[in-house]
Amino acid sequence: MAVDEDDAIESLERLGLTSYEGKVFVALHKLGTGTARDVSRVTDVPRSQVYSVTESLEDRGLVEVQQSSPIQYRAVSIDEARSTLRERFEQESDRAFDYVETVHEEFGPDQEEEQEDIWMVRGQDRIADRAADLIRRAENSVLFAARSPELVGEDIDTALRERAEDGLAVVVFSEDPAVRALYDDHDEVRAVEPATDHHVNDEHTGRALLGDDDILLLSVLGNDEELPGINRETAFWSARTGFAEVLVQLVETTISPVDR
Amino acid sequence: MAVDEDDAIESLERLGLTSYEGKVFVALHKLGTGTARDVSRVTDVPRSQVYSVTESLEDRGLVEVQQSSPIQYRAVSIDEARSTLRERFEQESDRAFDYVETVHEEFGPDQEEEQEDIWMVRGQDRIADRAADLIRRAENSVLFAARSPELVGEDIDTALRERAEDGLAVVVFSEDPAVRALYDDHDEVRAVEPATDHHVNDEHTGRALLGDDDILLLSVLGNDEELPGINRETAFWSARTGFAEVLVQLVETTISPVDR
DNA sequence: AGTTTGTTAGTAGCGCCATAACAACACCAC
DNA sequence: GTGGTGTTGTTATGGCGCTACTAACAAACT
Repeated sequence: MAVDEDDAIESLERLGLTSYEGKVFVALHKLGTGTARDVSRVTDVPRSQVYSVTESLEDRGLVEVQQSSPIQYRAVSIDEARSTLRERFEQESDRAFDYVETVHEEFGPDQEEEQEDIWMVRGQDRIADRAADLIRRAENSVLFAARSPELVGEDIDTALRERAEDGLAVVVFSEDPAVRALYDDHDEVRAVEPATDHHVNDEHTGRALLGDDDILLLSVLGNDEELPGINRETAFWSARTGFAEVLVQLVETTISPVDR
Repeated sequence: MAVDEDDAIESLERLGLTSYEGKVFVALHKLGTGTARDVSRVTDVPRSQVYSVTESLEDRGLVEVQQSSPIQYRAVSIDEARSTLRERFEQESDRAFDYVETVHEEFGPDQEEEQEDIWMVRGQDRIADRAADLIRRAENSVLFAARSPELVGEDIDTALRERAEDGLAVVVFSEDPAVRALYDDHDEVRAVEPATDHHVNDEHTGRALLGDDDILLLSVLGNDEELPGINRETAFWSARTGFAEVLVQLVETTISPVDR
């Protein structure tokens, strides 16, 4: 079984339920229908607690209560539970982010639009997010290099194709033919093999992104010191800064000395 | 302003952040960029706590950290934050519900497919969910009555149209012309005005749903005792039970004595 | 009588909020 | 330089609230 019960309950907890709520919800799905006693037999939730727990599950729309004696409980269908939770999630997201949008950078008018900053991003997913964001912020050209196809990913891929169709010069750079093959189908995205005598940088470079003349992101795959098994990717990026301009030029001339 | 800051932060808390995390996240959006001190000046979060809070926000992918002295923080864009949270949510949902699906009713094979049960549902949204679900479970006919258009709602509306197009006999019943008007555009859904000498039941009936000969849902709008301002809707339903059969017949003969 | 049900009280533990203290460092006047 | 002043990043320590868990009890049912 891919997911075991404890994992499932932990996930339910991360979705905002308490441990008891998760256990009772799962138990009611096992049972289909049951009384407080039934539930407490199948779980390690004390019977006396079942009443209040189901009550709060009812408030969340995950359980229905039958006012009989003894009280009968049933869990709503999985689809219904899921969509109820999703709806709640989106609702809370709206409330939170709508407000955040209104206050976006209401302080700090003293600092200019972009100051000299270099930012670190850790983790493969975060880095992909950031890269896709930067690709969309480019106005003229994008050059993206990746060691392997896993380091392209869906988000980045879509962003690259979008920009190419917007008329930007989009180039994908890789020694790995599998990466280049991703864009065999696309006319606007040029997939290029680097000159053999110039390795893209060190051997631990993961991905590199250049945009316009002043957008840059670069990641490395470090064998994490504490977790030797796991390859943790770390990146830094900078945009519209002096740093970025310099670094972009540096990388450009290294990577394709004749190209520009 | 539709949403004020406290509301937004409460929403963030319901999305799984702590109070401090919510405050810091919002503050960083106000600031654009800032140090621990900057953040603590704009919020009531102690400076010494900002370090650990931002760290956990970084783990969630909501904040980026610049390793300089002093350390600089910035919040990721709203879209990015939102999609990161959404992804996490869907991931947890998958883990949780995938498991629940595997254990669905693994006990209780003794009880038959449907036993004699009547279920209570409280709250307008839940009732709409349940009604839509029941509409989709009908195989021959659906009759839905609502006091006002708000009590139809999107979910139910879609379900009704779906079933009508599946070839079921779908009838919408209401004294309110606005409700009937909803289906002026639809040939398969018949919108009918009840005979004037038969009120749909008491004056506090909210919606009624009949499906086949043995599916029934009925809601009332009770002026809640503790919250006089608010109209709390409560429903009960039953499906494929003797109760349902009897009640359906009862309602049918009351509502449209000549129709069948 | 004996069991089950629904309700309430109460304790223990943990995570989060909040405050304080401290070494390391930067800045500045002299 | 030297010493003073302030800031930064880190760590320790209570308090408080929520959750987990136990216990007890009146009412209803067998």
